[in-house]
Amino acid sequence: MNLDNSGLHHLIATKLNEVGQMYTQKRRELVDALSQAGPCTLPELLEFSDGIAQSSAYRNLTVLEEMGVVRRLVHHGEYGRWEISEELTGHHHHHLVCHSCDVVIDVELPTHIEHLMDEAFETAALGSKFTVDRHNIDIVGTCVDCQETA
Amino acid sequence: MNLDNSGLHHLIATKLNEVGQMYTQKRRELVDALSQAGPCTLPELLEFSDGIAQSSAYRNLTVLEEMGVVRRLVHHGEYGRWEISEELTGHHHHHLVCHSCDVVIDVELPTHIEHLMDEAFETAALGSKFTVDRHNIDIVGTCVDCQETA
DNA sequence: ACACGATTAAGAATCATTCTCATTATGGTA
DNA sequence: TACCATAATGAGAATGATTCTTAATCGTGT
Repeated sequence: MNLDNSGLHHLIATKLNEVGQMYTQKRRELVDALSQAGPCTLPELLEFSDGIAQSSAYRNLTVLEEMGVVRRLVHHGEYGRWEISEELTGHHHHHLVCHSCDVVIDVELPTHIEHLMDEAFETAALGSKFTVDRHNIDIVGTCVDCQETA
Repeated sequence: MNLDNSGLHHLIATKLNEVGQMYTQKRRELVDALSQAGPCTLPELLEFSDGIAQSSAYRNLTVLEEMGVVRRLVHHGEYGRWEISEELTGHHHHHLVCHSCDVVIDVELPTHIEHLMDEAFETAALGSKFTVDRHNIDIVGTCVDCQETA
């Protein structure tokens, strides 16, 4: 729990207060785990957190998602993954996804590449008259551990 | 069923024969539906196909996926989606995803953008020592129908 | 026609996620 | 401090997409 996190906690506490929700110890622990470990599955979160019930973890994550505090990722692994929302971290990023062990790691791309992509995506969406809100990029490959194992 | 499809069917029939699998009418129907309609959910495929059982559809899609004929997409909707693999269509593409109705539409990006992205992704993966195999891009927004409904 | 292996379909089983509900904790108020 | 209304928790049941099981059927080669 560093300075970044106390700022994060304060932001979230305010956000929740505004709608009459509590920022409880359990919810804090979930946020701390995600903040430190990056995108986590539910079993991973249960290990980090101290004795939170599975149903409570799912419910709290859903609440935090509705508040825009966390975001749910969905890939091919058996579990979904959760991460702190970009809105709160302020860091637009994408994901390295290992197709062997399903681990997910954050990466940021250079700003000029993001600009080029945004333009290209807008243009590509024109043909189907889509309104573009955001983009998700998965860079799929093999993580270090799985490379060594193989 | 156009010229493209007969070529496609022939390719797949050969592929399956090589491992002693049959390219049955049911499997053909699945491929035709995907080929015509783009990424489909299982319920959508059941409508297209003439009386195939749910369990057979799932099993056949799994078999076809193992053969590299189709690919399974996973987004936030309740159902997974299936599409003909790029290896067979020869068209590298990405997806417009409507976050309102979960529909998925194919889009292609200019080659020079793909090159720029590939370079950027390789560079980004270096830091985590990831080996990059491919990338998936979802351009998330609102489809025409949902824009009109709102 | 026969035999063997592959395919099919109905329904049971799996399992991540969501829901229910009784209990417990919290914050505001006087 | 005592009370109350409201929110949070946890245990377990329920949901539902997907997978598995099994017995019957189909195709292909001989």
